[in-house]
Amino acid sequence: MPEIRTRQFRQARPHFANLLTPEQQVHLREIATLVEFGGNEAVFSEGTPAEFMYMVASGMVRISRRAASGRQQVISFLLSGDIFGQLPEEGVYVNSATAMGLTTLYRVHLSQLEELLRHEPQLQRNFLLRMAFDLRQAQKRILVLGQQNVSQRLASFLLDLMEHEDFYDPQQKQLSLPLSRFDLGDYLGTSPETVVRVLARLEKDGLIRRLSARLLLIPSQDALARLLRGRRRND
Amino acid sequence: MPEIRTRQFRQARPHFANLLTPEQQVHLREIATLVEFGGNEAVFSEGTPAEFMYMVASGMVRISRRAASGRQQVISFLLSGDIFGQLPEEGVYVNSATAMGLTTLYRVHLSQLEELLRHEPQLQRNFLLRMAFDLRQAQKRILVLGQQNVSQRLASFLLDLMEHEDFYDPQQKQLSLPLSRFDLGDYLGTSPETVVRVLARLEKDGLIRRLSARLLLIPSQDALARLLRGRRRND
DNA sequence: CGTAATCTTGAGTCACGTCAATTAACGTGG
DNA sequence: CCACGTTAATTGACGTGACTCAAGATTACG
Repeated sequence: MPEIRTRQFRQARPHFANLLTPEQQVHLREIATLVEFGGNEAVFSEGTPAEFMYMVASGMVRISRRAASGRQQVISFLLSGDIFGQLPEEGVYVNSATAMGLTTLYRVHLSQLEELLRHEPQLQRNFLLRMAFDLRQAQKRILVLGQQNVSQRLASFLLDLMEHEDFYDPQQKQLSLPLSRFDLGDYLGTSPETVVRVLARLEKDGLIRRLSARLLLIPSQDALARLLRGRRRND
Repeated sequence: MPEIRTRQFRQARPHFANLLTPEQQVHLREIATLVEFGGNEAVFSEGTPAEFMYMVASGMVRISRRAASGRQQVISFLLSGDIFGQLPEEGVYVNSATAMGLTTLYRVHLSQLEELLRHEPQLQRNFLLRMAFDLRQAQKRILVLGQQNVSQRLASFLLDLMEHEDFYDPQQKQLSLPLSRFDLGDYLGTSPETVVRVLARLEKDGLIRRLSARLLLIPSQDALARLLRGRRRND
């Protein structure tokens, strides 16, 4: 697997990645049905029997898991082309998936998928590459959550989001946040209040400007990235 | 992929998992060479061209990545049967791998591995299952790092370690720690000093007893597990 | 037995979690 | 268009968990 990243994989989409090639998507769609979900509607919940694998057609999906303490951790946010539900444990979903707005999904029976993969080694190989990419993403998150303070985590998230033209307008230097402070907190492993305070501090430091709650102006991407070089504690 | 976990996968080995079936290991060994590493010797470093994939034959390997701040995060510790180096990004290793003691590894050329997988869909499928397992493990770590305080993280680690008979003796209820406070800190996303203090607190609370720096007595697994239900802050 | 590495403890300070209250944004019906 | 209710966002106050620097204590090892 030296050529583990195809050209398609090479795009700078650190976070919200659309990684299946059009060809692969065609294969899948042959056995897929299109289903629709409304805002904040559950696609499936952790602990329930796993029946389907999904691919995002449009919209946004939140993948999360509940901690023993009761609070939930957002594992990732998925966009068009991303797949999920493909790795149940003992036939049970380990995560919950929730549509974050009007969202359409391709849905495939896991048994049919397995059958397809058995007869299409090339597709199976692409799934392997895809899984490898997801694993690297997950490791990046381990790094962020393990080593960075909340300001740095937020900066990392904003920088990831800026790679997506759906959310970032380089002309206006404006970044729109497609999620609530609560979701942001659950993603960064902190509270919504702290998210707000950190946004306020970044604004005071001139790294961002809050045009509204969900719309930021980012004067300099580099300045934001420089935050990541600092230590966790600033004595 | 409804049957994504084989019997082999079902063992309770949350953290240090040996997941390749004997049969798969045989296939790999046909094109593998055995190599040996001494304590604290680098197998490869992040940023260097990726040439090989490895499987641990004996010993222990630390997978880590350096943060922009300079500190390193330990992604995982690998034991016999675990594989690594299989997911370079653009032909370059994204993590560093270090032998933590006398360690023997099976080494396979990535190009040869790719060739083998191309002709052995069954093996490729097992790689896919393996990757899915690793991904779930990584997601568990995201949960731990995102939601738990250091005491809880340490407890989670100890509980994981207790699943391994190499380190835990249920008769004596003794758990041996095969790593330094530094490695432990880098794994838990904290400092070695804090690790020590947390160990001291757990001892004061009767959850563990430090027989020596690297040997713990754990009276009750359940009591330790109950820690995880608490909140991050104990006001 | 000496030197270095590892482990432990201490002191001080900040970052952040939590509870509480206020303000802003948004939709809905009159 | 406005009154109202509901949710999201923000700000305040406060305590504490954990980071950092520093200095001992213990262990490992040649």
